[in-house]
Amino acid sequence: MAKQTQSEVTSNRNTEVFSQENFKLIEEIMYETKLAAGTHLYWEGDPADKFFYIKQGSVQITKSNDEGKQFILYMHQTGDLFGQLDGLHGSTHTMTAEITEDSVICSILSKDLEVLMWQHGALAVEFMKWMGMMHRMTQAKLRDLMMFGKPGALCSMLIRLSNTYGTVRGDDILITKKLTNSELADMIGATRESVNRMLGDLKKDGIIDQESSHIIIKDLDGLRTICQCENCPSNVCRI
Amino acid sequence: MAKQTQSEVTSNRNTEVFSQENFKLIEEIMYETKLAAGTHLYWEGDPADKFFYIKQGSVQITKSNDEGKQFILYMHQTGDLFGQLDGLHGSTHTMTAEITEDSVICSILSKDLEVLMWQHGALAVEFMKWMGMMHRMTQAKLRDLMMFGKPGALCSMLIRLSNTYGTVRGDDILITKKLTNSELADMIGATRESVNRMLGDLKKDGIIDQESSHIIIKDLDGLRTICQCENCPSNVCRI
DNA sequence: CTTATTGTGTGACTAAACTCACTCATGTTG
DNA sequence: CAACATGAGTGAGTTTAGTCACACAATAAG
Repeated sequence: MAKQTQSEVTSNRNTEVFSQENFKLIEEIMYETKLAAGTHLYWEGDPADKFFYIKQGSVQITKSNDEGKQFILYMHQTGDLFGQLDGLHGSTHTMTAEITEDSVICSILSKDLEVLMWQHGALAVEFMKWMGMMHRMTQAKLRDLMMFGKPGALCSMLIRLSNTYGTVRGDDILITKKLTNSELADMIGATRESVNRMLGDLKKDGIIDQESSHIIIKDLDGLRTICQCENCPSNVCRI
Repeated sequence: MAKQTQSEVTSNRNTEVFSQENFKLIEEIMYETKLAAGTHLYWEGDPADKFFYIKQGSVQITKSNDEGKQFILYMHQTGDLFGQLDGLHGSTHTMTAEITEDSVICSILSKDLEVLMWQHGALAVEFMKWMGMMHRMTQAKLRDLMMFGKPGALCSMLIRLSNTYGTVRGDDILITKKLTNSELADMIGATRESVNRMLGDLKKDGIIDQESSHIIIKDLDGLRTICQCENCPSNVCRI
């Protein structure tokens, strides 16, 4: 992980749950692949029999409906682990995983992982905690997207972005990830135009600012008020 | 489980994941409590260090915002297992668990469960599969609530209800659980009035019917069309 | 059997968010 | 440096869902 001159707000969610020894055990059963930006790791309907670890790069998990409207559920980045293990035979993916920048992705076969957990109780416990954390993140997102209207959804997403891609810059937080208004819209189930207008309002109120398609958070508490943020741990409050 | 003269659509999600032997192991570390309808199993902010098994009864997991609007995330019933294990020290509940009928609830301390998983690899694997299934259910719900408007959210909820509380009656499915329009509204983040009007529309189209506050599904495919249902397994598509 | 209480049904109005149509800015490519 | 593509910004109009205000039905309680 590259060291930054600015202090990092971000934290890697995996390293907080997995001990080094146990993560090494998982690394031993990984198969590495290189994938170019724009390709797909899996499509909706593909068998869901693997976990993935992003050694380098980023992956978006999306879902499209009949009218072509897209919803971005997760944006995974370097160091993230993701995948399904649900024990239903013939389980398939319900979403699509899109590589958004050239990446090195490691696959972990569920079967191999099961064997590992059989043998290493400590790993099983840690893996379970990680799964629990991921589930909690999804639940938190569901709450934020449902309960506080579109402005609340957007603010909660900005807080998540600051936890995932934020670097402190004086009193402000710079979101290092470039995002278009359309992408933000797809993350909260709104339209580009609505997001544009809402960002405008937030800028007018001095809550955020923008510098060449980077968002800068000037008043985190302002955002928190709008989405009734409860200050949940930053490894749960993520994209 | 009482045997019914009508064939059951419902399936218990736990028994499909846990083998009898392993479930017995879990039963050995359970502590039983009786709780009356209207009481609370836990409140938002309480430490989250237990799992729960409903031996008899039902429990709602809800969240309220500042304006008093309530959101019902899950409705658990007899035979269901639920709870959190996320490995964050001092982890607390973000939602409230409300007993909705006189119940017998068994607590499982996370600590005890961890020990058990340490010792029994097969149990650990099954538990993981169960957690994955629960997570998948939450993801499916998030998708349905976000992507297809309020009518879509309602239809997906009716399908979930039929998977959870449905009994086949001729060509129809009767939903055995009594639900008020307000409860349905709180499940999909809508208002009572909107739900009332949407149910009226569905009745007019012959998709559902109502008999003394019980909903009867007459045209499941009609519902499926509205929420672009993909026929996900009925142990994932639940309340 | 009367009276509360709780839930349903409905119309009129308001607010939130989406759609469409277009302009302007920025960045990329031959 | 044109020419094109992509994204931002904005107004006008429409659709969707929420709010408010009641009437009425069903159920429970005294």
